[in-house]
Amino acid sequence: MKRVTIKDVALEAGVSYSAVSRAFQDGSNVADATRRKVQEAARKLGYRPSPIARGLVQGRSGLVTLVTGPRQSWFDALFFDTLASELARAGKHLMVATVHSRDEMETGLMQAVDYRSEAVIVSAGTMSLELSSQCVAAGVPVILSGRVLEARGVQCVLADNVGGARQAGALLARSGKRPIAFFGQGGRTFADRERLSGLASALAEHGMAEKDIAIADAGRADDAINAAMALLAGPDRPQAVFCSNDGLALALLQAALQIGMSVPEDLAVIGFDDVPMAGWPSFGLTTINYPVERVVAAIMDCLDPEAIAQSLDRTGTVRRLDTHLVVRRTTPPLNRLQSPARS
Amino acid sequence: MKRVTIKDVALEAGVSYSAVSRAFQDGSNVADATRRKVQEAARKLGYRPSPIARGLVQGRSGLVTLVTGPRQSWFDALFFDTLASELARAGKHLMVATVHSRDEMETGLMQAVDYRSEAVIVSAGTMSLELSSQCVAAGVPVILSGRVLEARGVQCVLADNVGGARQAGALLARSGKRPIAFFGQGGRTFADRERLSGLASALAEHGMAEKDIAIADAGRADDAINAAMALLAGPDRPQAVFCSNDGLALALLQAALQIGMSVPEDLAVIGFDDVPMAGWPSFGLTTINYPVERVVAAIMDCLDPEAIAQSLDRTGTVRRLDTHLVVRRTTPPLNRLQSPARS
DNA sequence: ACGCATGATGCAAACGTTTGCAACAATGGA
DNA sequence: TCCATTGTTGCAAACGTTTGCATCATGCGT
Repeated sequence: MKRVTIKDVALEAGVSYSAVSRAFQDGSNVADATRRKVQEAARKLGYRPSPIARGLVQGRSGLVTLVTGPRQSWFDALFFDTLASELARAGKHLMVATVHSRDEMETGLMQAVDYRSEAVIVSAGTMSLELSSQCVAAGVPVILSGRVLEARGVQCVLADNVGGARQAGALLARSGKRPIAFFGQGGRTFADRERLSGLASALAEHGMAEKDIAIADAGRADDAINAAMALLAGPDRPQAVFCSNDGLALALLQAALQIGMSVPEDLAVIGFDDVPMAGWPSFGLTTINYPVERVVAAIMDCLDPEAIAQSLDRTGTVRRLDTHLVVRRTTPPLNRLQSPARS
Repeated sequence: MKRVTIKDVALEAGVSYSAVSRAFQDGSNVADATRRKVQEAARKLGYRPSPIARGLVQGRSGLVTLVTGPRQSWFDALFFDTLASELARAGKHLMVATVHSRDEMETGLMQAVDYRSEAVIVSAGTMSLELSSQCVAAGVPVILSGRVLEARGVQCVLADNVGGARQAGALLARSGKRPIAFFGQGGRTFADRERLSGLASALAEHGMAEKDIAIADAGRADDAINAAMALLAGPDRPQAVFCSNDGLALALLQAALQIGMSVPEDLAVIGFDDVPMAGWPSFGLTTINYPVERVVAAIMDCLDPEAIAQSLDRTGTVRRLDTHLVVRRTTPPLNRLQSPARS
């Protein structure tokens, strides 16, 4: 079947084909009558504009590229779904590059460049300054989710990890339960490192040293539950655990259940992210709320042409999103806590 | 920064630019010396071929479009990750269109057509014959995951749902536990319907009528645990439940735990899909194995040009993938079952 | 030494748009 | 009545490739 092009429409409507082209853009000078004629003809012929022809001449394909890893956590999965929906609503099209190792990062970014993406959103892997400026130089602005990198043309959106972790740390400190452990990803992600340091700083205010924190590494996502078991079976079993994300916290809860520890009596648990499952009645996980919708909204803001232009002028923006503690049933009730460290 | 094009490379290498173009395709007639010269020049200049220019002239963009909904189950999420990886390995690029309502289906498909995708993979929503043939007519072959539609140019890959469900049904029937319930998605997906009918057919062989099956609807994914609670709290509480997927089964397990039923003594549970979490020690879910890797492999097969050509000739192919029962700890041990219905 | 196949190359026309520029008509003011 | 202005239009050149066709050496058989 022959594709119907702008020329066919022009012929049908009895105008030049530049007129047809213009009739389909909004800011342009076309007489109302002409535009109607064109639209009529287009509808009749079933014309659909070709984004790739347009992309060739305009130098932008209408695609937004997301560079992401395998979804490690519930947050990631939710993030992806939400982002996909929002992009669709905004009329952008989503291309996905998955990256597993560090080397693949370059491939993913180059894919974004080759296809002349409007922007590349990076939510996984580690991003070097060199790589990012290569993208920017090639005309593709970079949006980093969950990590920060200050450079021209790169915008960052991430949680106030330290703030959130400090709230968690304060609660745990005041619970009186010791020892306190951090159940994380061994510092492999930016967020993980920030969350640990936030915890450390809160505990320091309560007179604990960094070495008082037992640090457990959850390894790959599949191993979370094994790692949790190991943590609870270890020599100095913690009585309070701050987890780097809700997935880990849920796994820990599962492990506790299995070896018959009762929560929050024997073990207090705090997560991070507040994924929907954390609120399910059977879990009731106390956690730090970091709403996906706002992350995605912030990213959409970054996509705004004006925001992009600005990030190109000065060195990039970083948007820190508030986090707040949501107390449920995996931590002791608030009225049974010791008083805050000071005032 | 000026983009480096084929012409720049041609100039640098001292050849015509058609030579450069040919040097980058494999089947073409280029002298070895020329090819080397060209590649050298390209490397030096940092040339990258433009897929969208190529797309314009060839009528294929190198993109594969996936039309999918919000990931409802762990299987969906895993499917997505695996597919993305495999496509990347095969050098195809992945575009994603998310669809929530029935109407959006058309948008997603048209997106695939507009961008001249090599194929569109549909894993969500309902697909009409009309829509699919529209795609095919526009030159985009259709691959359906999890449902079947026999039409020219559309290939299907899905589980042997009935076979799997029959195995589950037989096991439950022989467990002697009654009443037996089906915990599903209210027939909203093709797979759900097939799995229920498989269960019914197995139970029929054991002398039970269709009306003996209590059917529970899990509603949206978030409600799974509530629906599970309702099912267990209902007037005639089932003692054996076959769930339409592992996500529901895990929710049911959680609910059982919460109201203090012991599994498998008070309640036998079987899931479907065998997601990694089902095998975690704390769950030990008996389920029907339907390996994502093989689904994805089958889809990759569908992408093969030859397979596409064939599906265009005759009416489309459908690939049914074997399923098998994996007995873990949420069903009674095999040696304590009643003997099979006949022989 | 001659014509012929053969393989390598270049030319130029596509692919389907957008867009700068020039031409044009219409409108209002002087 | 004429000129300047404004708003519409069409022409043609881009965008960066691929590819059919023609050309041209080159090597081979005779």
